[in-house]
This record gives sequence, structure tokens and C-alpha cells, in this order.
Amino acid sequence: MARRYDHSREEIQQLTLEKVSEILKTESVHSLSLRKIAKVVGYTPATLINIFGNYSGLLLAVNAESLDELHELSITALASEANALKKLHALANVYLSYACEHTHRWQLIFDHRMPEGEEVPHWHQQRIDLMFSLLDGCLQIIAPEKSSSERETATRVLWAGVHGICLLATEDKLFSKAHASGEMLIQSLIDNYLNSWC
Amino acid sequence: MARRYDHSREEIQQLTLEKVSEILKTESVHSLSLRKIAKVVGYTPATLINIFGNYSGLLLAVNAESLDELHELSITALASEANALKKLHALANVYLSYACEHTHRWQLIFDHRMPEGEEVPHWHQQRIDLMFSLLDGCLQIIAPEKSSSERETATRVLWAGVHGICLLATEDKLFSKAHASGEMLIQSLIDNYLNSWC
DNA sequence: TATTTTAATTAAACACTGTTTAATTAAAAT
DNA sequence: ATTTTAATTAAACAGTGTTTAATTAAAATA
Repeated sequence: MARRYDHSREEIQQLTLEKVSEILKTESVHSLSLRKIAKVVGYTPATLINIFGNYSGLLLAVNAESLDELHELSITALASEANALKKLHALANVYLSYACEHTHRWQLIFDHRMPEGEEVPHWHQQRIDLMFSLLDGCLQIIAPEKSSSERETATRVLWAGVHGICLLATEDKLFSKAHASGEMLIQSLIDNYLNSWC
Repeated sequence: MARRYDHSREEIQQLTLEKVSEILKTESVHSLSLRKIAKVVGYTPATLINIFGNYSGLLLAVNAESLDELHELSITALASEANALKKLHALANVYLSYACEHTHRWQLIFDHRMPEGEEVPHWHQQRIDLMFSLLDGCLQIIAPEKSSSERETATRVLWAGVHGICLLATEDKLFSKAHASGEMLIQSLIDNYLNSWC
């Protein structure tokens, strides 16, 4: 068989992202496969490869959507707080909430590895840089006297800490309810670190 | 063919761990496979499954060895410092050094996931708990007035932070030389966090 | 010592995986 | 109306971890 034209390229792409989203609501990253996705989308694996280049490209497209979601949530969280320190807390809690509520989507972002030899696409790196820049923006208001390299250090320390806490939370390595105690850890990290830093 | 008896069960296990070690010196976690390992060991995949239960069990055995290495390095690092704060720094730097120098082994510890339904073996969890307890021991000396739940929070924050920094370092997300700037981030994290915490 | 039982080892099959190839055919361009 | 282009698929390919059945050497038993 050949050329159906039930959907345009863009429609198949959109349809795929929706179906993967649905799967990730209940199933883990490791139970995902190109063939399984192709089946629920209603096209063959080869068609999805034709559209996304390869399986890695498909997952990357899912992750781009996730990062866009995270970015939008971050923007509204920032707008809802006046104080720069509170903005920073809000940012970290958006990150934790996303990790806890969309655990499999969140894990996919960091579980994904480029195939040997391929570079991370610039549009993907841009999305990550954008998230970092929001953090940096808060620190710029909190400590305007600091140099940009000092701020860069603090940004990375805070991101690493929050990310590590989210890893513990999503992997249920936190005794009590993951989200609640995750929030506590984040509060402790940010308050204590910044209290001394500036 | 059947029953060779070139090696005992223990010898094959030991041989396997050695060969995997060698492979991980140059190749990444994702290029590893049971069949590839079996080939270099000189036995068939089914033999390795007979010994380790399944592929996951084989990787778990590699990780147990890695955690033992990390533990031993930690013990000697602790012994080489008198001051409790310096001990803590030493501990964190052992972790970073191991991540940078044995990157693939280190990544395998955290990339590995139990198969659906199987629980983390207690002997593996014990090894992880042991590492956490070393950290907790330092904090106990640094801040004996704190409650054990307060210390638990600090332990987790510090571990999460150091782990996140190591992730950045091993994935070359750190502009300059990974190890050097990783050390800087860890210093910033520990000094600032503890400076405010106690 | 001869015989039975046990278990180590393997080849082959199984059910998957992502990707490539070649063929089909509908749509677009000429 | 004809040619070109490209969407789509089935099938093949090379790989994965695991299971099964057969072989056979070693250990246990008689």
C-alpha cells in the first residue's frame, strides 16, 4: 500500500505527540517504543521515522513540548510573585510540581540521550538555556552587585540542587509524601544557600 | 555442547565483572549488552543469565562493586581529614572524582532501573544507605545540637546538590574543565549552605 | 565400580527493538 | 495526459534479553 493522505505531515506529528502524552500518563519511559507508538497513532514505524528522522528525534519533539510547558508555567509563576526571592522559590516549585505531576514526561527529558555522533539540536539547547536564564534573572535582582560569573556559579548550584531533589522525589526516595517533603528540601536549599551567598 | 568446567561459578562471575569494567573504561553504558559481554567473557548469554539471574542482576553486581569502591575511597578520605567540615568536603570530592574518572561506571549506578515488579535488593539498598550515613556522620559532628530529622533534611539537600553537580560535570554541561569547575560548585554549595544552616 | 541423578552449558527459538530497502501508488508538476 | 515526486507500507535486517530443549560432564548413589 502507499500514499494515503489521511493527514498532513504536521497533523501526524501533532497526533503522535498527543498519543505519546497519553501513554506517558500511565506508562513509564522504558515501556515506550517506536512500534508501540506507531500502532496507537495508526501509522507504521517507517512513517514516523520519515517525519521525525529517527526515534530519538521523536522523543526530542516530545521533550521540546515538555520544556515549552515548563517554560510557560515558569513565566506565570514569576508573574504571580513580586519579590525576587519568592520568584525564585516559585520557579523551583514549578519544576518540582512538574516532576511530581508529570513524572514520566519529566523523566523523559533527562533520560534521553543523543545517538552516538549526533549533537543536541540548537533549538533544544535554546529551550534549556531559556530555563536557566529565568533563574539567573532572579539572582540578578537579588544580588545585583555580584559578577555574572559569580551568578553563574550560584545558578548552577541551585539548579543542580533542585534537580537532584526532584530526582529523589520522582524515584520515591523520600520517605513521606514526595511532593511535600520535596518542597521542604527545596526551601531549605534556597533559603540557606542564598542567606549565606548574599 | 555442554558442561565445560573451565571455571567455577564464582570465577565466571569475577571474570564477567572484570570484563565489564574494561569495556566501561572506553565505552558508554548504552553500548553495553548481554550478548557483547558474553562474547568477551567467552561464555554464552544463557550462562551469564544462569549465574546473575538476568541482565539486570549482572548490572546490579557491577554497581555493587562500584559502590564498594566508592565506599572504600570515602573511608580513606574521611580518615585523611581531622576537621568535620573538611571531612564533608573530602566526601563530596571523592564522589565528584569518581564520577569524572570512572564516568561510565558512575553513570551505570544511576541509569540502572529494576525490571517492572522487581524490588531493589536489600544488599544494594544497604550499600546506598551506608554512603548516606557517612554524610550524616559528618553533620552530626558539625551540628550536634540539631535533631536527627533536621540532619536528615540537610543530608538530602547536600546529597542532591552534589549529585546534580556531578550530573552536570559528567554530561559536560560545565563550560570549562568539568572536574575543576565541579569542585568549585561543590565548595560553593557546601560552604554557603552549611554557613547558614548552623 | 556401575548406575543414576544433578546441573552446567549451549544452540536455537522467541518475542521484542529501531532502521533500511524496495515496491506501490496517490498527488503534484509538467 | 504524462511524468515526476514523495508518502506509505511490508518485509528484511541486525540487534536486543530471555526461554526451552538437548547435551554431557560431574557428583551422588547403589
